[in-house]
Amino acid sequence: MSEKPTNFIRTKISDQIKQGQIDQVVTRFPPEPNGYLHVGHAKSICLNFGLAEEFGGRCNLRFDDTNPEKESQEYIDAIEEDLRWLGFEWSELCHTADYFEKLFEWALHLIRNGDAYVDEQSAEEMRENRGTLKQVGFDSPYRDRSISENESLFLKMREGQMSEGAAVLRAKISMSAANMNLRDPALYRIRHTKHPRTGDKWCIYPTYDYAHGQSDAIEGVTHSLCTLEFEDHRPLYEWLLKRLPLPSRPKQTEFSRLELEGTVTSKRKLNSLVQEGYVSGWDDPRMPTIVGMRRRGFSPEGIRLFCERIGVTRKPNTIELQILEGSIRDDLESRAHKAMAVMDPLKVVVTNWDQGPLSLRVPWHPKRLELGSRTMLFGRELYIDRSDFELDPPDGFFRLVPGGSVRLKYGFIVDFEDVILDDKGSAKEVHVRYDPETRSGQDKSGRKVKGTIHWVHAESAEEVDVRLYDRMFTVPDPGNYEDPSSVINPESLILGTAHVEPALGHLMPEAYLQFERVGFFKQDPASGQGRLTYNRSVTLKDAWTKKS
RNA sequence: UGGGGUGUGGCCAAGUGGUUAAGGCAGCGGGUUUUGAUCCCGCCAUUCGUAGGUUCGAAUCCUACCACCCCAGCCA
Repeated sequence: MSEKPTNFIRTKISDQIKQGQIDQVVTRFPPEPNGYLHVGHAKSICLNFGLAEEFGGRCNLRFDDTNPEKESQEYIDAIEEDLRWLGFEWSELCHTADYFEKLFEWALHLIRNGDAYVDEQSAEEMRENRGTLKQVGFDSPYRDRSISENESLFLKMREGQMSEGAAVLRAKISMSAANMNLRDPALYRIRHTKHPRTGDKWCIYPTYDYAHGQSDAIEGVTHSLCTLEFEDHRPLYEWLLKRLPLPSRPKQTEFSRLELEGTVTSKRKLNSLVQEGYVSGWDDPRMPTIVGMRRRGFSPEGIRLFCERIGVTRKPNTIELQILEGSIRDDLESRAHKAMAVMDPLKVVVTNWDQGPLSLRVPWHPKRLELGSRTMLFGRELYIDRSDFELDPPDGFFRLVPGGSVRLKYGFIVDFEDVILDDKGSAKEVHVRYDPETRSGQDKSGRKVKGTIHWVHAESAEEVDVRLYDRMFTVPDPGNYEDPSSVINPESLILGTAHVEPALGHLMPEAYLQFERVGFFKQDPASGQGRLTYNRSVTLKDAWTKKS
């Protein structure tokens, strides 16, 4: 419908193209494979891939695998899977590790030009000598070693002749720079650790700061997009680019990261929720991970719509959860098959129904007939939702009430006849009479009723498990809590059952569903062969309960 | 006077000197509706962090101030 919202990066690129400054756009999505992708990554993914696509360029997937201690193949596989599921295809699949040889040569280049040195201070000494935000640091005693000494020491580092922590290669910039990143940042550290991709080949690994810009240059990245916390690293990024014989000159541009109300996106905190068993795993439907949202029943298109709606700026922002939920609803509204499910059954006996069950042909989506149709049975005993009957209705309630009538959607109008109460005085069974003139699609009665409710045929309905998900935390800013598990919403998952129409079994297990008047649902992929489980993705908007 | 950023309605966000400050989400009012959903229509910032200044004219330029965010890993 509406055209895509613009943002400062898009505007800048189209200006650059107009002025002939660039002829191709190359971006990259550079996750570190040390955790699962989450909604914050989705923003970056949509930006990077979206820009490349819009301007006819390329976007690589690059695993920023410079730290073997935290990375693993499990995450690499999961990230690729998530990206494909979101609907993106990378131009090239890259690994920073594939550039290790080149990066090493360039480190030698820096050394030979007097731009880097091997420091043998301990980590603690380095920290002490770095100074503070307001005080300059002190030069390392090793700072002025000769080039040849640096070179042979660095070679020793690579050859495994030095132990972890014994030395580090540092850029020789300035220990009195106001920007802390310029106080002789570490370029290489020693790690006698096996790397998921290069195995035992290396025992020195480049830092992010050293590897990133050079990797961008190797890939011909034109626009290196990252979040605002890297802004202070840009001078270092450029310092390196300027001193090395690189094939291209990428430009870093920062944007603000996604802050989502009621959501934690710190990998560390998400990991601890998983490790401590507060959720069932990275794919728990309450998790803001891609796998979690996927299992919850969010669609890739819905997530992308969300990313489009939130925009891209450099401002601090906190996105309301409704924007995510609204995006998911808006996408699912037309995508989902619509079916009947009764969450809390109340038996209804149609006392004047003397025949066997009647088959009704019902479309899966009233506005999208191409989705086909299914059969629903109407008969003497039905279930409706308990919340759709009130003995003592509040004003404005227009479902079933004593003395009243409602339409059973796609079936008939029924008129209240009697109610049987249990010993606590609540309804146990409602008796109604159906009006044969009011069959859906061939109603000649001219009758109008205020309410239409959903229902299922009691005998043929299938009982399934449902998981009703709600926001995971009780506070809007769980990320500000050191231990977010202390503010988990005890009602973030409510287990229940439902009676669903048997035709659901004819749909693909991965079909998006709407249980009419209840919410959007999706079959849980771990549903057993016995009872099926449906996860509630998101509720429907509900003007009625909001009012009352 | 460490350095770097950011401030436009409840939440996002266009706008970069020239009529009444786009749009989305939320909200409110109304219409349609066999989902109290969807859909449709309407309303919703005399004002752009604050205070001054420049100008015929400022959210856009200048000055000062205020608030908030990021930075002291051999993490990314």
